[in-house]
Amino acid sequence: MTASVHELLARLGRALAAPARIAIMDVLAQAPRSVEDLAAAIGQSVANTSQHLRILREVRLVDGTRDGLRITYRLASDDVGALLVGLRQLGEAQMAELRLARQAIAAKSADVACIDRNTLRRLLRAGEVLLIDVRPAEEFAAAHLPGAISVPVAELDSAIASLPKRIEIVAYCRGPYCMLAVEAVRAMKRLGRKARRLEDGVTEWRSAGLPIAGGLTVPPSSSKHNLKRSRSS
Amino acid sequence: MTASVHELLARLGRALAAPARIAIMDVLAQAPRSVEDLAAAIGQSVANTSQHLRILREVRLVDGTRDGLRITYRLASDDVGALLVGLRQLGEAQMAELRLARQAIAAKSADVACIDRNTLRRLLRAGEVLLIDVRPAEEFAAAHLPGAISVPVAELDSAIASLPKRIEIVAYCRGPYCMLAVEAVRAMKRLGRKARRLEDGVTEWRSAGLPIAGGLTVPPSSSKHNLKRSRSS
DNA sequence: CAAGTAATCAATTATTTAGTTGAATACTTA
DNA sequence: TAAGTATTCAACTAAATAATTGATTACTTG
Repeated sequence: MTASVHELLARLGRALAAPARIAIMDVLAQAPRSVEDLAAAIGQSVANTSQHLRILREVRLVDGTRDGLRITYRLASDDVGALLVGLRQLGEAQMAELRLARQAIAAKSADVACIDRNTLRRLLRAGEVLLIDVRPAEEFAAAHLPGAISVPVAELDSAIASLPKRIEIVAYCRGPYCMLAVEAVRAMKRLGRKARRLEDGVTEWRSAGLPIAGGLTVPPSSSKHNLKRSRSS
Repeated sequence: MTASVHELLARLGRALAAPARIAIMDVLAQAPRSVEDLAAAIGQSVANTSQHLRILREVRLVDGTRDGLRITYRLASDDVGALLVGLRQLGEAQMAELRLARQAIAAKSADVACIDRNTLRRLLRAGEVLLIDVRPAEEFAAAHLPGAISVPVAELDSAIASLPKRIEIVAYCRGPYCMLAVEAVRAMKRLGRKARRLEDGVTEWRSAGLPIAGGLTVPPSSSKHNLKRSRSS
């Protein structure tokens, strides 16, 4: 009776059961990618990455649309990003090992001041800070916090001169496990700027229900571009 | 670097990857249980159920405390119930098969009117309905909606006479996949009562942030009753 | 239509996992 | 302390899974 429901939910769970697939979704949470890009990002072969993507597609956590020569994969909906955030939060609440991993990261960036979502929103409204997105430009293009400007860490040194000098800068990156914003803040402080980092990334921001800018939303399933007709297993 | 984080999250995912474990958590979401009870509930051997519980305990989705002769298992926190609700919602949003399963259930109870959380809250405040919990008494004892009285379906026929006649009755059970409330409403309508069912159960209610009654909360980890000292894998 | 490229599939191996059965633990209570 | 019971562990089998390699498909573009 409800056995089939448990079976289906377990299939969803199984899709979350491999580190490689979590890594893939983590990358896709920032921006859509081709198989080749994903394979490089997670350090696996293209064939293997393709297999993992098949599993993620089967439970519709991930969606792919052909786009010129390549197929572009993305998370199937914002709810998937929210699930990942929720899973990570639950893990941090329950699993001691994950809490340790988090603390280890926190310790490594103890010298960098950190602010939360609500504080940032207040400061932004008051015009008291400048918000910069230090992820690669393509991830900024896919989605970013409203009011942010794109200053990839790689270009920070050359771009910093053109940023206003008086105002404090807040940098953000992919999320609490990403060190890009920490690096950026350190670099800016070295250059005599006042800077802090946001503790969250775009995914956490979105899953908290706050608005997001950018990212021309591709129609969820423009059937003529679909990968292939559905297959009855 | 973050590889270990993905590894840990995947371990959480793996815990969700077996139908038997989803079933166990579904049962525990209603009330704490012994291994024997769980084994009977999910139709598996005690030894096998014990293995699944070990896996769930390792990632701290489930917690066990000794209680007289038996060990009583429960979900490790309310967040775990919320994760299950979230997983089911995501599944219904994304997986066509799960949506079909849901619709099949909806079709089977099409004759029974259904109300949502907010409507119920309004009607309760206005004193216009009587809310009954038709799950077994032990599940009511573990946790129930505020203002509900316990009328297990098994005892509905004998108990109905003592319920006020004029007022409409709202029945609820374990959740959207449970048929107890549907049965109860049918029985009541047969007896000439005005009755509807709530579409949610206690878990959905709680994960929506609404208050819950009952259920003497056992201290999360009263160390002297802990199962055993933690084992370093 | 032919050539070229991105992605998938097929076949394989080593590893992991669910479930069974029977024995061993850990605790309670007399 | 001894007996009894709930739970776990150990050993095993059958099935499922991740990753590799090499071949194939599906599409674009000249």
